[in-house]
Formats: sequence, structure tokens, C-alpha cells
Amino acid sequence: MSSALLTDLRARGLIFQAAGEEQLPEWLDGGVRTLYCGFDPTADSLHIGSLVPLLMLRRFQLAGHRPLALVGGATGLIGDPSFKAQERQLNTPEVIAGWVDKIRQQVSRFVDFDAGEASAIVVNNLDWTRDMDVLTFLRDVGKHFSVNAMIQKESVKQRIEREGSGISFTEFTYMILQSYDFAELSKRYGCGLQIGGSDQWGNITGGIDLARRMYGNQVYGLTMPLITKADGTKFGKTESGTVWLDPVRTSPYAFYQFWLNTADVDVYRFLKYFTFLPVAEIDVLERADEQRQGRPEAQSVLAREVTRLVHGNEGLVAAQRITEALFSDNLSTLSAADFEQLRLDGLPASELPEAASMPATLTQLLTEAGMAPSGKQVKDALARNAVLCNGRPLGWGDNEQPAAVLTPDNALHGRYFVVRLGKKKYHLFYGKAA
RNA sequence: GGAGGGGUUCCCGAGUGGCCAAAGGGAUCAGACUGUAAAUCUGACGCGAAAGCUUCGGUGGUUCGAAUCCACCCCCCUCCA
Repeated sequence: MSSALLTDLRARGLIFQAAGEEQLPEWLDGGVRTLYCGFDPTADSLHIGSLVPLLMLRRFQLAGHRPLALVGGATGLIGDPSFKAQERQLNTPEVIAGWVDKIRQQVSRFVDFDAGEASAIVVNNLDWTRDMDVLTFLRDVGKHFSVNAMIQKESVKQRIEREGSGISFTEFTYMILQSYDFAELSKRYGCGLQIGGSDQWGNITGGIDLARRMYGNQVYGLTMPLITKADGTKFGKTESGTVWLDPVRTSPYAFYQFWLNTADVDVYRFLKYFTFLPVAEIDVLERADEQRQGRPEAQSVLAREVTRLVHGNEGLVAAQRITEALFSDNLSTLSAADFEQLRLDGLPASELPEAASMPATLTQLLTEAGMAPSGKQVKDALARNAVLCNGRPLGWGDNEQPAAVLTPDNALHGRYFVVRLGKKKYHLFYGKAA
């Protein structure tokens, strides 16, 4: 364990802001330190936005420190206003409790619970806030906060100043709750460092102040940069929405594809953020790619590493199997068993209706299968020969006779159709087994 | 409680009686070019195969005709008490 960790984190561009920067290296070098990062249940799964902090916990653990993963059973009931443009809708306590369970399991996959002194712990802030009464909260905790200072925080400024949106007292209080978490963890576990995304800076510094005021504990804070893409679009979204960590929401295949599609300008930075590959190795890869003609190798390394981290080796193999089958034009070499496997691996698939109950149009069939949000898009694609069925282009003329197109004669192994829309959207249709 | 401002299609934002399924930009989707990139160009972009159907906070009304006018209601913001 050593502040060599900090050097590596800096080289990766993972440190955005630090509170107590002068003493931090020394503190880290002084023994097994305890740190925490919070994850609020805002859905039943985390998405890749939480990946950097999750991996960060692991980086610290690998460096010999003890990570606490906090699941925000309490803060999730309130909602963090930080840099949010609008007040959020409250969810019921029952719903949140369900999400807490899911997130606890998810978070647990990224840290090691059997690492001696550095063994991870999952905590829930509901445990120390549930039974606190209002007056205690206001007198013992609230008294340490200056509203004057709170409204100055950049994270809530736009909500306070901007016309068209306000902030409820409930959300405004969030900062105090999270600050209290840090103070409490410093007391309970000797936790001396909180990490989080750059949007958490205000909440983290609030906690640092509170820990000192309530318990005289000197604690530290680190934030990680917001992950951005060079083209300015939001990181973590695909055409089908958010990229989730839960394989049920985002299949390992889709997850793998997401990373594979990383832009060249972003990929080396992402390798540093999202993998444990040494920086030197990433630099070598970058130089090698510069020499190469055509497609760089970095994307496939990134996709492989991150998919393995999140979905394990099995998930990775499944993702690669589908990718290989679809993007190498060798559909005809696949066996019936292979198709079944692709289905199990998470290739989007649906059962084909009987010829008698077949939808009247292909646009309808493909839309219902979720390949496109509206028939218009399918229509557009058909008109441009961008819809392929088992490799054969379909045209606008085929639209009104799906039953004539999707016949057993045209199927692979009598019942499989791989329909491709555009360059990357694939869907497996399967008929009844013979 | 008082005064004022505002709610338009995914987002921003025009439109203030017919020419409006609603300008423009962004996002998104598809094509060309490529490397399942980037940049650029092209097309699509409420729903529908089409005929046609449904939109401009809500409900009623005026009118041959409403996103646009009227009434009431709901929500948001600003200032004052």
C-alpha cells in the first residue's frame, strides 16, 4: 500500500478534485485505510455511470485499503439534487427497499469480501438515519450547516438561481444527509476518505466539515471526472437507451457492443478509466494502433476487459460468440444448436407467429420485435435496402407479404431468420420447432 | 394571500384564427464514404402499408375553421406579504 496508487490514478486521469491533497499520500501510506463511496438506488440496477467509482473502490482495495460500499437506502428516499435540472419524483419506501437489495448485490461483485483487513463491507445509510427523530437531526446535525454556505454550492446553484425550476426543502436537505453519512462512517469504521463523481464534490466537502465538527475527525475526499465523449454527446447511452450493469436490462452482448463502438478519440482514455491494464501497456497499444492501417485494436481490448469485469468470463464469451457470428457473415455455417445458443446468450430474439397470424406488414413485425421504434424507420430502411434477412436484402415490395418472405424455404435449418436492420441491429426470429 | 410571467411534437425553441403535423437547432434512425469509427453529404424524424387517425397542460365554449380567441381548472417560476 502506498501513495503510488495516487500516482497511478493521476496518470489515468481519474482524479478530478482532492480535499486534503497535501496530507492524503502520507495518510494512505500509513496503513490500511478505510474509504467509502455511496450508490443511491434510483433504479433496480446501476448503469455504467457508476462503473468508475465502483472500479475505484477496487483500485483502492487492490492497493491494500478497505472499501465500504454504501447503498443509499436513506438518501435514495430523498433524491440528490446535485446538478439535476429538476426536482425528482419520490418513489415509495417499498420500491426503494427492493432496489436497495438489487444494488447491494450488484455492488458486491466489484469488491472482495475476503481480503483480510482490507475486506470490503456493504453498508446502508438507512441503518443510522431510520431511527433518528427530527429534533435530534435539526439540533445535532443541522446546526452545523450554514444555509448561506449551502445555497452557494455550485451543485444546487442552478436550482436556486435558474428560472423555471426550484428546489424543495427535501432535496435541499440531501447534502446534510450525505454529510452525516461520512461523519457517521468516520466514527463507526474510522472511514477517512470518500470518493465520488465530480458532481459529489459539494456533498463530500460537506461531510468533511461535519466529521470534523461533530467528532473532530480529519477526513479526505476525492472526486473522479465526469466521463465525457469527444463529440459532446452523453456518455453511457445507446440507441436503445441507458447501458445498465444488470445483464437482464443490458445483455452482455449489447454491453460488449457498446464498448466496441467507442470512438477512436475516446478509447485510450476509456481504457485508463475502465480497465486495470497498466497505463504503460495502454500507451503501447495506442502507439501500435497509430501504425496500423484501418481499424484500431483498442476498442476490442476495451470491450473485452470491461465486459469481463462486469459480466465475468462467461458473459464475455457469450458476447464474443454472438459478435463473431453476426459480424463475420458466416451465418450459414452456424448449426441449429448454435442459433439456440445465440438466443440464450442474449441475442434479441422472438418467436415467429404462424403464417396464418402473421402481421400484415414487415414494418409491423419488426417494430413489434423492437427493432425500430416506428414503422417509418423500417419503411425508410426497406426503401434503402437496409433490411437483410439471412443476408438477403429485402425491398419495399416485400413489406406487405411477410409470410412470403419468412418461409421455411428461406429459413436456416428450417426455422431461423436473422434479420438485420441497418448496420448493427440484429434480431433472431425463430419458427416453431419442426 | 397579492402582482406578474409561463406550460408547444424526445430536448431547446418559433408560431398568436385558416397556407400548421406545426419554422429552426440539437438528439435520434437510415443511406453514401469507411473500420460495426470520426468528419462530411443525403434522406427520415406524431401514429399508420395505405386510406386515414391523433397532437400544442386539462375541461368546456366561441367559430365554417383554434396551438392561436373566451371561461374555469391544474402545474411551474419570479417578486411582494
